[in-house]
Amino acid sequence: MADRLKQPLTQDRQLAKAVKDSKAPAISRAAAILRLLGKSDTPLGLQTIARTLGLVPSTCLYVLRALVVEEFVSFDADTKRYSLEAGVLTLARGWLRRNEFTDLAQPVLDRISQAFDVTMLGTHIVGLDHMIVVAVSQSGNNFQLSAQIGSRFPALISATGRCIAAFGDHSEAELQARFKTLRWDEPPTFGEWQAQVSQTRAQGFAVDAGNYISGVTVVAAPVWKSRAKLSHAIVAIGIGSALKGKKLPALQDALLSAAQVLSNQLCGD
Amino acid sequence: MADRLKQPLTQDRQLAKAVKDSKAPAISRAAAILRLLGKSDTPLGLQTIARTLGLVPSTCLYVLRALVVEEFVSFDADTKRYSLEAGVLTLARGWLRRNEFTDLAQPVLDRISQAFDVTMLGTHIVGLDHMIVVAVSQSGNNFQLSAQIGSRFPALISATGRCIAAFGDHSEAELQARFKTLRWDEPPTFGEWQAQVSQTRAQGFAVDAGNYISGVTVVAAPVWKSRAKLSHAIVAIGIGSALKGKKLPALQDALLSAAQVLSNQLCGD
DNA sequence: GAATATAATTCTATATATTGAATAAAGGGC
DNA sequence: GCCCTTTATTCAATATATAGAATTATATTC
Repeated sequence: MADRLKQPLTQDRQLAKAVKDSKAPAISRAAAILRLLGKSDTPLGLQTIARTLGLVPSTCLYVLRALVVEEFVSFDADTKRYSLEAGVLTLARGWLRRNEFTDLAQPVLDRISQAFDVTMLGTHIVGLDHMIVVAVSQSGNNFQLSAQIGSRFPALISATGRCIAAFGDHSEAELQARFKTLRWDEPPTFGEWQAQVSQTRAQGFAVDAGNYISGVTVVAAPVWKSRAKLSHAIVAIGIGSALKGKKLPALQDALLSAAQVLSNQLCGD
Repeated sequence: MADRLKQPLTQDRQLAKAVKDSKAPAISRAAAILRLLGKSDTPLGLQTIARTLGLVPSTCLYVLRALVVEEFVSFDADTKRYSLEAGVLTLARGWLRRNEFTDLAQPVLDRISQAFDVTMLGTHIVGLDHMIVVAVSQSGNNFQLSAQIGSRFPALISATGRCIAAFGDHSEAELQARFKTLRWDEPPTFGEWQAQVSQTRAQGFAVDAGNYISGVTVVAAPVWKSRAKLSHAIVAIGIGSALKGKKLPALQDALLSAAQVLSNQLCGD
């Protein structure tokens, strides 16, 4: 119960801040509403939305109506409930259409996922806050995967997080502050994690051996779009027990060289 | 040149109207900006965006900054240019995650596309304005397809348009007004089109034999989520010359029965 | 089926988002 | 390198989006 309250309240405070500082607060409210509707498993009523996000109902109503007009939200006149509308797909298409990384990474991900029977992800790193899955490849049934494009994770979690810490030059204080907020199945101490980050910096790729999800091994290698800032990573996810022996080193090699090839292609032009 | 001016101006006027009527005009502006960035092949500067959409530069700047904070737009500090950010994918994921139609339609589309060697689409019908492609299946290389999810078309175009006209009970005056704005490779007259719409109503599916795109045959069948309002369609697209003889009738049958099965499944619960 | 509770919507005063001009910064030409 | 053009950003007055109360509609309970 305490947990369920915690989430909305943190949300509230962040939203309140964004609304206050912004010269276009309606947009922060709209974004919060869209994200809430995106997370929800069912359509939501005005009151529920307003309460969850700490918005004034009437204001919330005006924002929702504007979003309905723009076809980002659908409104069921019978039940008076709101949900996401297909218009959001059009935006996603616009993004995918001219994203070099997804175009270049997809065949690479496909190849590695088939060769090693692992799930492969391409992630886009957005600041120190989040990474977003922008490409997926799974051996076998690939239906479920495409639905995972768009997933958001905290920046410092799992193997990709160690890459971000290793190659993203952020202050130790900031890293530690954010590290504390992470949720792992088997949390490493900050010291252990720092050692792993150092190793990542030395070897050029990161491994998460069951910390994030018990029994699941994650390998990640960084991809640069410009020398200045780490922007992407490619990630392999496999059952830990299936990556014993020489398989894991081979996968690491494949990932590292693929990441280097991608970096060169992206930096080139 | 006249053509290039025409588009922005119509855009302007619609946007101006939306802004004026709305109690949250910032959201209309934000939506227009996002759509513009989605269409653009390159990142855009503030001035370009403001001019194209008829916005005041300072207002436009504030909206853009809010969108950057929300991770829907990325800002390159060096070039001062804006483009879509991966955050829009997260919204799309939210939509896809709990959309019954895509879940149910995908295997059906896959089956028919393979059986007849055609491209199959699932479309979502948004009022009389647009339809949006929400599921795609192509025989063979299916990489290119996923990028087309999110494509928007005018509601009355091609075979799906005839379905919307046939089963959507809209006034003839409105249909004619919208019909005039359509662009076809080989435009039918309004009379011819009306006859085809009648036939569509009679036989339960629509055919576009090269009108929309020369040499390409499109077949569409309507799918209902509720008895009240036509909400979706499944669409087959193939080379006209490859659909000669008995193949086209067989495809029509397959599409019609698949659409009926889907309608029953969606209405059920 | 009436009564109550809850949700959605309208309305109006006021805090504030928007405007348009003024300023600063960045390119482009020679 | 300097001037000139274009673009981005700040600033202060005012038109207006927002908050909160009042009203209407919709569910829920007995």
